[in-house]
Amino acid sequence: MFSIGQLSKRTGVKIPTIRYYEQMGLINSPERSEGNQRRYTKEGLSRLSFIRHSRDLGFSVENIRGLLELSQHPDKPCDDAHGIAVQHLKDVQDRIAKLQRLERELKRISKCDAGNVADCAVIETLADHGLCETEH
Amino acid sequence: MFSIGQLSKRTGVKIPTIRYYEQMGLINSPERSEGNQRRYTKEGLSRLSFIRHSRDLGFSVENIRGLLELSQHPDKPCDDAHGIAVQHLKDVQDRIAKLQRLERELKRISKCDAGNVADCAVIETLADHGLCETEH
DNA sequence: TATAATCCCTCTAGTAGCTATAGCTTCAAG
DNA sequence: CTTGAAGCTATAGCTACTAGAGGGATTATA
Repeated sequence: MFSIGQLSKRTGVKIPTIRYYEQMGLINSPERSEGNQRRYTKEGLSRLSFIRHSRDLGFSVENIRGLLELSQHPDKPCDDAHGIAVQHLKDVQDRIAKLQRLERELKRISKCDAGNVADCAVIETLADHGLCETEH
Repeated sequence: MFSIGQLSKRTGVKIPTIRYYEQMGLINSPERSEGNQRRYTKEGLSRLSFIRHSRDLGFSVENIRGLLELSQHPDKPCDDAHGIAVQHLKDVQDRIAKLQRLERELKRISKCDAGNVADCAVIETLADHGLCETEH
């Protein structure tokens, strides 16, 4: 049996976040001590680790809900899990592409050696979209 | 003079967002018509374009506040503007690096051809951090 | 056993950057 | 003069937490 603090240390999930996950229904309400404090089992620990790990990989809470549900049914086909993972991979790739366009633009406008704001490439570019080289 | 709807169409910023920016103090409260509707000048238009463009480049509202303030003082040195842009560039590069690590991991776990959840790489990896190949 | 230090409880509100809704008023075209 | 689109304010909701107030529980030490 772990207290919420022990669970937090073992999983790296902060205490208020654990309570938040409980409220959101991602983890079950654990048993309580006589003094009304949460007491977790190993089940709870591994479920929270699953959530933590999924969040690290950037899955949304809603997706994690689906993945957790699936993980409870080992005999089901796993197409859904793939669908979620593949879609998420696409999202990540889109975000990378978008950020790389930003990076190019920011690199360009950061290379300004004017002394004052009147001639500054940063300010000038922000004021006039036409000065941009790429789409974003 | 533009109505809020015309301003919205010209800048691509949605109407509630324009009112939100006003509330946040990013744009000045414009004059009103006799019937209390907002009426914008070309000043307002270009200020909002500046904001829109900065948001497109991913600057935070707080940073935009600083950049706008600077842009009002063309004779000031522009080191601050650079500082903001360079810092933002760094943030973007960090985010790209992080997302690329995720991408690698997601690609790996998406390549699962098991038929059911019990043997599925997606679920298995999420349940056990030890199976990951890279840090994230 | 007493007490202090640490931990935990609930509840509420705040974060960023919007977006949506309800219920009303104003404007512009025919 | 009427009708439909557009605008108004105020409030609440979104994601995924995080922080704080004001208390109770547990544990380690004296």
